[in-house]
Amino acid sequence: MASQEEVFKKLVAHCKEYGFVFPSSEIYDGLGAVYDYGQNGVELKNNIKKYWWDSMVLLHENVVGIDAAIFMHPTTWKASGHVDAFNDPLIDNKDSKKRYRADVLIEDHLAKFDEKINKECEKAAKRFGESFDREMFCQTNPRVLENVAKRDAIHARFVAALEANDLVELKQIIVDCEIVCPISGTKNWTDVRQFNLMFSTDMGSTADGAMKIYLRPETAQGIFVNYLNVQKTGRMKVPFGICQIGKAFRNEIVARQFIFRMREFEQMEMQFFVRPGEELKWFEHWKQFRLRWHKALGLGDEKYRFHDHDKLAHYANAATDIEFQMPFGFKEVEGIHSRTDFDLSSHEKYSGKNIKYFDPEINESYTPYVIETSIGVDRMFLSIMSSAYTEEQLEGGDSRVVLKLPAVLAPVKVCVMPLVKKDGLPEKAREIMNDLKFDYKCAYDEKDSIGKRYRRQDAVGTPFCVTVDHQTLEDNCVTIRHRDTMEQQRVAISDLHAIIGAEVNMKNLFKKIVE
RNA sequence: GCGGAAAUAGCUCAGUUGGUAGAGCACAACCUUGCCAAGGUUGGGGUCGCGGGUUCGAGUCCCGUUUUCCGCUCCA
Repeated sequence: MASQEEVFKKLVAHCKEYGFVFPSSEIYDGLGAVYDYGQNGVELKNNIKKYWWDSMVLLHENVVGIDAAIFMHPTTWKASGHVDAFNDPLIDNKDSKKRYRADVLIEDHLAKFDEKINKECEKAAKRFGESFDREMFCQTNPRVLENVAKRDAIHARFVAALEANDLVELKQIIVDCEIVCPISGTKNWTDVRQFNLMFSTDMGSTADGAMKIYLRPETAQGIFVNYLNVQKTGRMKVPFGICQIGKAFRNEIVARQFIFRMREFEQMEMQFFVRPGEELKWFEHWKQFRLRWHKALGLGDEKYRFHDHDKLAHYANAATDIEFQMPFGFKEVEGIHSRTDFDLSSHEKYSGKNIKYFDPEINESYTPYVIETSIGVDRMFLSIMSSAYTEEQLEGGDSRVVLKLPAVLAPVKVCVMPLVKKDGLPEKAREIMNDLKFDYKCAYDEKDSIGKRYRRQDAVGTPFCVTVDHQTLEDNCVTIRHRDTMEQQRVAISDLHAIIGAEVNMKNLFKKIVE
């Protein structure tokens, strides 16, 4: 049995060999953590997007879509918190080669003072028994006072340094506090450096007229800044949702694991606007809906799990991930967050515009709370590919590689092939294909033996192969061969539409996920 | 970003102590067969990741660089 690591390597190789995913600009040695989708990959990816989009927009009358620009006004990212939060100050210990966030090191150090103070209090509490007055004790005990003074002094410098974005001062605080590396125990630090996770560029053609703008690090803000436009022009009533599919960009320090963490990636997001106080109810609702959406693909229910966040981001009051069992472990594919009114309130503040919603049902104005569902297209792609990739041992010592993709997502739905390329069979096959191609992505293959052609289609996950033989010319019947079972059926050409459609029509999955 | 390893044809690899590249598969054409890959013939394709250096001569030795993989780190 191959290790999971080997399976993952094979999957990456398979993706390249069969036109699913190529390294970006490969003829120039590639570009780190950037990938292109090939002729089969783009079909699969488009199908994933369609499955998501239709499940949101078709199945919910109160959910609509938009397509916002990647470029946004720079203040957007001030309001969202990304300008501040995506600028982590990092420092390395030269001995242990470990990297830390400088601010976290200092915060941990500050916490130690509180521990000391607590210990003093506990000791005293034991001594004094019930008559112990903690407040009084803290105000008079010299050891406590000393620690409080030290802590407050450092804290003041720390806050000032963060506000001024003073990296030299942050380093100095670490030096002054004699903070040591938890691993090596030494104080041999590099300078504090900053990594901005947002890509930036200049808009405007002249140097002095240029404005620094960012490539969006998430698609959500395009929805927030448009929420009132959509609400008013679409006559939407809370609760309602806006969804969007689009590219986002993050300058990851370390981007690895194939398309799992890319610098340019695609998100499928919905922001769902609700009455304050009702957010946790809707949070639960969307959690369950989104999980049903995943499970309906039939990749195996046991491969999914929720991972609830203990530590919440600054904007959230509840958050969970849907994790999928990748070859390298359970990994986040989708995040579902209760974002409160953080974003809308922040945009209201920064823009100075009133973006409150008037709720006619309760005659009140309020800033809606937001439930976000955010799924990475590329991660979804990877999770599907990794679960579909199968190496099978067949009877007789044969083996085959087959992509057991959900038929609704398969890049090619059916391959039509003449048993031999003579006696009018190719013409008949073309005729069948020309009829099917209006509904399904079709392939045609007449080269090599029939078995070899079946294997080729297995490798790209084509669910059906239709073979035309001499008898077809007489009875208008063909052989349809099923990818997963390798079983063959003799069916009338006129039945092909119904047989293929039953498997590849998304409607059948949608019926499973609506309540 | 740090440390380790790797890079030769589309893919998997070989290339002996340095003497200007090979195989299998794949691909294209033709012939043959015809329901689960790997028959025959012919053909296309590589300045050995890139840039320097040592040498009469470098795929092979040295340095740098890029990319990938593993570990660390980071991850709204």
